[in-house]
Amino acid sequence: MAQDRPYSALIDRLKTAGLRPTRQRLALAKVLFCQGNRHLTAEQLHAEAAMERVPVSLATVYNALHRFTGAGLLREVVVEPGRSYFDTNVDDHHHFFHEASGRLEDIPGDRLGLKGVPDAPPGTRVARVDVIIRLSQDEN
Amino acid sequence: MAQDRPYSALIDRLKTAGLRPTRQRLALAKVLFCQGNRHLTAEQLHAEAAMERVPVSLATVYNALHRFTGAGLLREVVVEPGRSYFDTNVDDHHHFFHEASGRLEDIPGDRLGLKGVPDAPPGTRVARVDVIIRLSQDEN
DNA sequence: CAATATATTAGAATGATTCTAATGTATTGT
DNA sequence: ACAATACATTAGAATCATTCTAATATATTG
Ligand SMILES: [Mn+2]
Ligand SMILES: [Mn+2]
Ligand SMILES: [Zn+2]
Ligand SMILES: [Zn+2]
Repeated sequence: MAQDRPYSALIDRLKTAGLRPTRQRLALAKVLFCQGNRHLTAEQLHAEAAMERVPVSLATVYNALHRFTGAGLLREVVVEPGRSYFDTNVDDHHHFFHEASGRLEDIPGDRLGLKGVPDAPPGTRVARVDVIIRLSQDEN
Repeated sequence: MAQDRPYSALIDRLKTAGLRPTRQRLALAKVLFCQGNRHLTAEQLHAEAAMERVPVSLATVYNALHRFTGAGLLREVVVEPGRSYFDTNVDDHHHFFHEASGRLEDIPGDRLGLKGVPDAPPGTRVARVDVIIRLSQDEN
């Protein structure tokens, strides 16, 4: 998976999405897309980019996350008030939310089925269906 | 449903929940529980209480909402970053979220079935399952 | 290499929520 | 009814995630 010129694939990915491949976006894309599926907050991504020795401003992190999301490279997941996760898995899937740790865990889309989803009310269409299974510590 | 001494039922409800029936809590409970099922933000509840001519501080609104939630009289629903709804329907049910208006609409729990819900990972238990069907404007 | 469009940034601003610590009120026991 | 006590309310400050502003820098195009 890791290549000799590890950036050329990422550059293409950004270009294809209509995004200029800037130094900052490449560093963020590397953190996001080269370590398997991840669920990250803006702050976490900002911290990881800093550790990669590419200091990116927090404003740029937010800009990039929103542009990546608009381009379909990411998906935003809201599970707690005042905190957004960005999900590198854009396939149809659902989530466990570990309340104790604040961690999200994927549930593949085909493992969980919905029966009897009502029709969208007139004038609307279903943009997305989110299923969140909230887990708390088992006190036994 | 509306009684001559409309507060006595609410007072009992608060007492049973282990909450002191103060003037402020009664006013908030009246707005919350005497108009059918509702999905309200703290700000909305604050505004409605003010219109009922019971000026309640915003801090008290938050305190009350959290205590009511802890007592099982309310349920908190998170659909958008930076905004919490409090739901007076504490039965098992799910939601349409109208992205255009920010409105939540109930889906009765028995109308929508989940198939193949995975077991909770070891050491955890399912605290709740939230299904949110996000609706956007149908552009036709 | 210029001209242009787009991106980055520091820092201020915003908006929801929480905190602090002073004051007020409900409850309990007598 | 009356203290004594526990708990609730409040204004205002503080916090935290996020967004905005407007100046500067960089990528793209011709
Ligand atoms: Mn965070
Ligand atoms: Mn609001
Ligand atoms: Zn995911
Ligand atoms: Zn509801």
